[in-house]
Amino acid sequence: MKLSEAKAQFISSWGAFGTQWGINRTMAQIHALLLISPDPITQDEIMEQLNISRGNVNMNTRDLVDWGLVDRVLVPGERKEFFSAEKDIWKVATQIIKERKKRELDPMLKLLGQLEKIEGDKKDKQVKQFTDTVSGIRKFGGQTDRMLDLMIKADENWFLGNLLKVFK
Amino acid sequence: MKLSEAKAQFISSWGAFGTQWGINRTMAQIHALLLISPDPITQDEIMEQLNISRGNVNMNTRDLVDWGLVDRVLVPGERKEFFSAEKDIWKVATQIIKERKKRELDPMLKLLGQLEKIEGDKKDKQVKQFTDTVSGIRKFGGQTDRMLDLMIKADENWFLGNLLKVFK
DNA sequence: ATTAATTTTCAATAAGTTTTGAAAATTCAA
DNA sequence: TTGAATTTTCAAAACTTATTGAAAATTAAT
Repeated sequence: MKLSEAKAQFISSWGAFGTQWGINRTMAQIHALLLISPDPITQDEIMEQLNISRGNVNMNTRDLVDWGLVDRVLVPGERKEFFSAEKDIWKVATQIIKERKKRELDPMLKLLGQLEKIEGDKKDKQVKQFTDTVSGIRKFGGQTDRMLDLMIKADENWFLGNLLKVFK
Repeated sequence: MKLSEAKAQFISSWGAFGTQWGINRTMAQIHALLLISPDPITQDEIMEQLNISRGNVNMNTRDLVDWGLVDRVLVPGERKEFFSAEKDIWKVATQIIKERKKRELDPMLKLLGQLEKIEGDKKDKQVKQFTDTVSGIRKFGGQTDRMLDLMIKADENWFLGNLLKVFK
């Protein structure tokens, strides 16, 4: 397989993969393109490579920067802005975990905490099942939350090394 | 807060949460409804509670059954079909991990393996960055894959107990 | 200060996804 | 069998989300 073909394949699959995880296709594709670009690239290069409009590139690079996955880079002597992605996959993963945790898991746990304090007869089947379910999810979520915090703090080899040792 | 209000809140939030993870809103809502229903319920009850059409309920319950999260239950003496969700959150989580792994991670790893065998000069910057990125993702994915396999096999308390001990 | 290059915004539009509902298929009791 | 109850299907409609592109805003060189 040639590089150009492999690149196209990678970008397209990464985009499809992203949509399955609630990430918009173009954002994932731009990220993929930046991950395989040895040097920082401009809006125009992204537009050209992915055949998308300037506005689209602009919005999605902004989101990638907000997610902490991409940096704006100033190249001396160049007027245009350049973009560059963090290439260390462990860092990419922890950054994504960090953001999703903050944006989604933490608010969900807050809500579940409120839903647990429901008024009503605990012998009522309906009330019992509701509180059992909600507290079950909240406890599980809390454990996951703590686990992810540790993961975020941990160094790659240290974490995986230790984790895999436990299970061997 | 009253039960009815809390229920509505839970179902609606669970649906919103689902969409952020690439799961369709209604499927997540039906799942939420079943999670808090002490007894199995019918298509008609789901239609009524969530205000959605018969076709919609039918398609989404089918998907939930395919995901292994919901069972069709036969109630003796009843003509209609009933649905019931697995209530143990650990089992729900491992089932989701199992399915997503099978549907998404495994195929992605297969693809990345192919993309690594690219032809071209390894001293070429472009080629080098491409193979480095792809192999980095593949290795990380492989570790994740193994970790999830262990998680799927592990018993709830055993796994979390051990995992948390390692990090304390 | 002027202006050309570049980036950002956002209303309109396009594309994609979900939902409906009625017709077709299936199931099962009589 | 027959037919009533129930489930399934799927084309059309509704809804949601993503993309475009041109105008406005910003930036920086002269």
